[in-house]
Amino acid sequence: MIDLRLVREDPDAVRASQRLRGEPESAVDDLLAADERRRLAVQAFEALRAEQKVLGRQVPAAAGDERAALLAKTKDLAAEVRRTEGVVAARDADLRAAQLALPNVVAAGVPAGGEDDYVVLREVGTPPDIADPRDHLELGERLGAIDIERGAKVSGSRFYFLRGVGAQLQLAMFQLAVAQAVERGFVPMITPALVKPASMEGTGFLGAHAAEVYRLEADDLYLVGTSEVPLAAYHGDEILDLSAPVRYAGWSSCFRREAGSYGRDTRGIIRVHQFDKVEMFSYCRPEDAAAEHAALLAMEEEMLAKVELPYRVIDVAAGDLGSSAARKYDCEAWVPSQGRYREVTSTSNCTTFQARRLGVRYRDAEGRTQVAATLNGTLATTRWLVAILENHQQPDGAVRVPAALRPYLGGRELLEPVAG
RNA sequence: GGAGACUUCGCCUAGUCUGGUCUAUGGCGCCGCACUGCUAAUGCGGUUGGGGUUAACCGCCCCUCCCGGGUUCGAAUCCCGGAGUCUCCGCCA
Repeated sequence: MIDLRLVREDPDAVRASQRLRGEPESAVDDLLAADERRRLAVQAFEALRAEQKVLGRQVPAAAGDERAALLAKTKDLAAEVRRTEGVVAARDADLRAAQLALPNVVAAGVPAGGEDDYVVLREVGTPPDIADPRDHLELGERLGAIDIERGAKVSGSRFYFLRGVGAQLQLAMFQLAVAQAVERGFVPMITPALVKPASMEGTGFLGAHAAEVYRLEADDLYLVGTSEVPLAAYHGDEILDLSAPVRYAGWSSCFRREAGSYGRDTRGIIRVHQFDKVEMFSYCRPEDAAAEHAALLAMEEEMLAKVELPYRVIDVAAGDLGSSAARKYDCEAWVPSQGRYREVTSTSNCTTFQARRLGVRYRDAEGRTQVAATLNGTLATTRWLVAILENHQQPDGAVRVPAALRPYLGGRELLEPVAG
């Protein structure tokens, strides 16, 4: 939810942001108009209400004709108060709708344009030179690590079983991620995967992402697509001490309907309905948000270095940001079987946009309450297994274990194909 | 699944039966000031959050007693619905 004050005071900045995103500038003017209409309604209501209270207080003291006249007057006034109150409620709803229609203002420096207009900030590491690379599914099946067929049998397409060393490899990677997070002062969290509509709504996932979300009709609950949802809602309607950023690392399963992605990434576990993820989430003061964003990106790059993956970092273009983000950096790991980079992490600076709707605040130096900033970033997900298996594959189909993961795999240096 | 109790401005709490100076009591904590050689103690004052008005402040006004409706000139208080917490019973892992 955008800051109304900013829209009032600097509408041109918001219009410029809309242009960068390729979205209509008229949304800004709609919001300004709705704001004006609401304030007029509020003033009308409050004037009547104040009068009603003054007269109401005179009733107990009055008697006889005076009292009767007073009651007649206040009765009329009560009806009028009720009517204007209804107008305020309607104007409030209009204002909120107009406010929700506006995405976050993009940060300075974000590239204009859409999905393909990202800017590559850097490439790190060198893609391995592998002749005829096997893809992750073939490798995973040979290792007895991934079972797609039975995933489909049991649950349908885009489901899978991680088994044997596959399950162990994921656990190893997540433990490495959690260990790194704890070392840096993140509080590890295992979060609910089911949340109430208010939590889903508050984090903005029922807007453009609504079709992506699983809903449990009978219980009016949603399956989260990322632990960003419970971690953001965690401090909803609270006033935090943000003298230093408050940091969490949430481990949860994530569920996505993948509606509209038919035919894309149908092979293997690149795009699935359920996966696991360790997600970083920070609450901080708005003035600290850019630095925090850089810190989250550094955390991601450190993890990628530990699992020894070649990757590049892209600055995502305005049109591809998502409504809450002011800026987003993705890390994309090299996938040998595809000969290209694929997204494995994503870190967003949501500034105050998400926290405003969730009611997450802090006290500034003057003791006033201010809206906090929130940021999130990926520290490890199931999809990383794709890049790990493929980049570390050996000619015989074995897979070398990156050194950092070995302690979590009983010291194993090599995962070898199993018979059958 | 069933029954009951509860939810008040950071925490605890009075007020709810019997609607109106509740413009919400008191304690704790916190902040400021005074006193004191320091600490402590004591005294005085302040301390929910949101919104409107304002260039901003001061001030004034509105809303806020879990949430949403209703009754009434007037609701923390009465009525209806909902959420949450706790206790007990049942069922199940």
